[in-house]
Amino acid sequence: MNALGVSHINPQQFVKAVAKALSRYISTAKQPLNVLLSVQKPQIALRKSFLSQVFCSEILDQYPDIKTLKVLHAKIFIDQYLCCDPSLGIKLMRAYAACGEPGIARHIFDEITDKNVVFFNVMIRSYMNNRFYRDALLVYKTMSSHGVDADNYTYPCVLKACSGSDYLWVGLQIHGAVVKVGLDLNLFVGNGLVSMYGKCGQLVEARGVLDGMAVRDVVSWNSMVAGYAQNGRFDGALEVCREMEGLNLKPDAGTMASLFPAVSNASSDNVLYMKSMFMKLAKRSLVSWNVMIAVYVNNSMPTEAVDLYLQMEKEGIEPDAVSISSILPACGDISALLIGRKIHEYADKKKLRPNLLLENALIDMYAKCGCLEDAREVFDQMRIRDVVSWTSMISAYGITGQGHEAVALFSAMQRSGSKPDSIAFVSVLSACSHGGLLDEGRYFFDLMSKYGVAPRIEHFACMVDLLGRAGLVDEAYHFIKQMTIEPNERVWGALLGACQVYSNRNIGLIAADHLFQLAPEQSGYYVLLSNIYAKAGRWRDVATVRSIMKSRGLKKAPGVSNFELQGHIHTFLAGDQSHPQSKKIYQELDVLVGKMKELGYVPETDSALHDVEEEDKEYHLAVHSEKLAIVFALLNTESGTPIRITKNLRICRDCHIAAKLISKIAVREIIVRDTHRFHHFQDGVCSCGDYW
DNA sequence: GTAGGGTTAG
Repeated sequence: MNALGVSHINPQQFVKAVAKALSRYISTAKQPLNVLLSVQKPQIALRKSFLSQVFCSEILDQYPDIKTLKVLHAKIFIDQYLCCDPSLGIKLMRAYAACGEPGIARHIFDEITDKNVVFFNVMIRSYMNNRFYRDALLVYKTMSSHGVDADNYTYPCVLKACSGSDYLWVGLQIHGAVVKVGLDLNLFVGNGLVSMYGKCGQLVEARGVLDGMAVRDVVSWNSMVAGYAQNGRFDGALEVCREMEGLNLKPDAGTMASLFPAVSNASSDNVLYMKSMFMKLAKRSLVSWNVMIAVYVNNSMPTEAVDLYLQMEKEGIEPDAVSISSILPACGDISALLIGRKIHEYADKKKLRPNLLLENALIDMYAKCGCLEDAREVFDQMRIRDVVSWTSMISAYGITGQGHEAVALFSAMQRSGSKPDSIAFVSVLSACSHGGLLDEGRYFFDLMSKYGVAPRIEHFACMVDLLGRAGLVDEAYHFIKQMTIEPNERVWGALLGACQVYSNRNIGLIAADHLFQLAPEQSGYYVLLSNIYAKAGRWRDVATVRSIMKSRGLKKAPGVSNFELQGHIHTFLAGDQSHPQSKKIYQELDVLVGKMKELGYVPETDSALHDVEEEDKEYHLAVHSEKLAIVFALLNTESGTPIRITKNLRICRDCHIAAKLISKIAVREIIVRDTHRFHHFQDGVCSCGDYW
């Protein structure tokens, strides 16, 4: 505990603490201070002062880290001239706020006896920037009792505090006050009003303010764009963009950032629109790159995201913590381990850690690349962990089938004081199900209520999977019947899977009927469905399912596998012949299939029909993407190197058998991550135990 | 001596 950080301190204690901090600081011989002191020597002689006002100002304007700041503060505090310089007080407050210490800024603020409006503005901003919205508004409220009037700097800031805390009613009062003093004509204040109304969901009001403004600039329009985007109205937001372009106002990085909240699951047209906006930007700031990357990441375009990130580096733009936290999930998605590692090194080199979001993203990236040790190392190094960190690590163990580790970590999380939330329970339940930990799974499901977490459909689906996997098909069905919410296709799908494995036709038919009703064209279970109906002799249903497959099943996402070779991602589609090495790959595959047959491999003619996910029907006869990727990897890596493949769908039965045999024939570890879990093939065996 | 819009994870 540093005495300088405590708010109510008496001067004597403070000076003592200052002396201590100073000596400690000087003994560690930090360079900035040494430089600072040597530069200051002549001035010391002149003014009997450690530091000149100008020099302190300069340092403070650069927002020093908290340690330097406290030392500087101490020096200013004990200096008879500097300590009563109001401008240094302002800068100190600002710098503390930037370090996330508005409380210390408040301490300085309270010491000032004769506060003018600037002090209030800086104090309000300090709170606001640290999300202490209530405190910001409380300071605003005290202004009048000090005889100080809010000005054009105050209002934008308090308006932002209103929208941050959803205090629309305070915002309305402030709007009234603004109009009263005529500041609604001010550009900054007007923009603040548009933004406040927009964020509070009052789009009509926002538009009214915008239309009534005497002067508008690009920020005014961006505030309006943000209003629509924050309320999920992407089309409305784009319309405002077009309107502003019509007025010859060019969208800027702020426009892109404003659009961002609405771009998850954007249509491909809208992604293209964002891209063209990005390309047309006069100045591509770091934020605009970050937003464009995030657009790709949030719209399942990880390859584009990674390419853009690499291009950004090439153009000499230095990625920051935001860029990295955004791009890492994409690296994980396509198992771009080498790129991910390089980014990790870069983050360390740039001293971007500790940073909670970035470190969480690192864990996730390593986990998705199947590098549990690396994920764990990052996790262990973290100074602060939140529930996301724990959850990422738990699911990392879960998807590799290490259920016991996941369970142990969950307990550790409980002990650490992090409160598990809904997603944390999903991760531990799914870990139990992948690891076959029946009793533990039941325990955690019951535990949810003790944490006030209401089971959602994902939790139910995990439980059905867990019970079904353990062979308790009847109990799983019973469990579904007792569900408090309507089961969806994932739940019925899990049951159907269990029925297949444990040959339970009666319940299988029930599950199939439900799946059929729940839009079979979406579920991807239609093949299982048709097989089950066929076995039961329900030919009419078979015909219906087939016709649905024929009419709609064709335009689903094609199966794609990725393999990273020397920092480049090679992508294979089912039946792909576009790869430069295509000919060689197919030849080698033929050789392998020959050897596999010697080991008893029989290619199932309708093997593709066993796809649990929606593999394109047109590709059914073609070679699946994971086989191509595996063979490519075999051809291009040295023997002994593990092969890591990522697939965007679940692996099919035929490819699963093939991968097992190839791992034996070629004496290679093959690690395939599908949408469900990791399959670790070694010496003819898979870590999933052939049930997935 | 102080400004407005907007971007990061399970």
